[in-house]
Amino acid sequence: MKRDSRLSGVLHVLLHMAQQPGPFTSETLARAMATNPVVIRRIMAGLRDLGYVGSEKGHGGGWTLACDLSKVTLRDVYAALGSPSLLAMGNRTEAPGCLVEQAVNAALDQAFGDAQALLLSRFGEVTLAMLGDDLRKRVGSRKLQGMSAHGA
Amino acid sequence: MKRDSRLSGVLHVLLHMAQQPGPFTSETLARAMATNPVVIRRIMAGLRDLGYVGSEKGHGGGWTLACDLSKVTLRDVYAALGSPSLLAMGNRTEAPGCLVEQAVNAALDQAFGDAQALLLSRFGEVTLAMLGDDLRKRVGSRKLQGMSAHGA
DNA sequence: CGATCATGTAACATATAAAGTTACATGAAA
DNA sequence: TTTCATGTAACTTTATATGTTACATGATCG
Repeated sequence: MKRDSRLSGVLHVLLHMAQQPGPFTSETLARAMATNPVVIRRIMAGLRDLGYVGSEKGHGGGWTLACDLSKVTLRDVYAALGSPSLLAMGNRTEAPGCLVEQAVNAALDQAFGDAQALLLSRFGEVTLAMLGDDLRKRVGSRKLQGMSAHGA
Repeated sequence: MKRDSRLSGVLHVLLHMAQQPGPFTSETLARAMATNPVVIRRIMAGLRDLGYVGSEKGHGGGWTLACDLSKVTLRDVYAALGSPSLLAMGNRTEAPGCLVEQAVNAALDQAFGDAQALLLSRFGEVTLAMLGDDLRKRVGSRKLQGMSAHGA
């Protein structure tokens, strides 16, 4: 399978939105991410359903942030995407009759479970506000070099 | 992307081989795993190159174990497969000019890196011999119920 | 030596899932 | 009522694992 970059993408969108007042059209956000407006709507749908963002149709419509950035973690955003698979590997057969495969599965599941739990835990420790703070630092140090946030 | 089950598959093969003296043809191993002989050869190629198994052509040929099972870990086997991606998720762009994406990548890379490191560490703690021991326990308890290792 | 067996490998086919695209319906504002 | 923007279905493209066919290579058996 292709590598899933939806979390990366939706975080990019949210952080862009946090930099200035909205609303933002899917068209605008898509241009900023070099992708298609429909892709934006797709990855934002879950966040809208959970109330993290709002969307309005028609003139002056678009997407707006609708949550406290210091309260929403990467784990919340991940869940809003539908909690897609975290690991690229898995067992050949989930409930095998073969004891050999059961032994292999048991060992792998232990390791897989630990890694998934750690990843989710790390996601839970990072809020969108923290990402924003980090971004501000990066902008600050780049300004010292006379470059803009999107500068080459 | 489809879930990668090569590690699961190759461990299954190795553990089957450890249960009785070889050699085993790709044909035989493929039947035990409900797959194709070429798939067996493919996932075993890396292990052969590293000397964990041997292969012989012609009459009486096939695959044989060629390592100390108590010395080879799941991590070694994983490496022999070519160290395929562990995580199903990744960043949209690896080296972005956009500072927003850099901030997102930094946060995600931290979490991804931790999870990968933990997974590799867990793999490194489990030897093939340990899998064999676990299998023997499973066979033992199933025998108490009057069933065979491949029983329904 | 020649037939058979088994691996080695390239080439092609299939399956799955993300990402991108097109088309059109829905609804809000000018 | 025209225009704008989202909502969504359907289709295409791309990437990757898996499965399959075909054939070359080399070893053993007769």
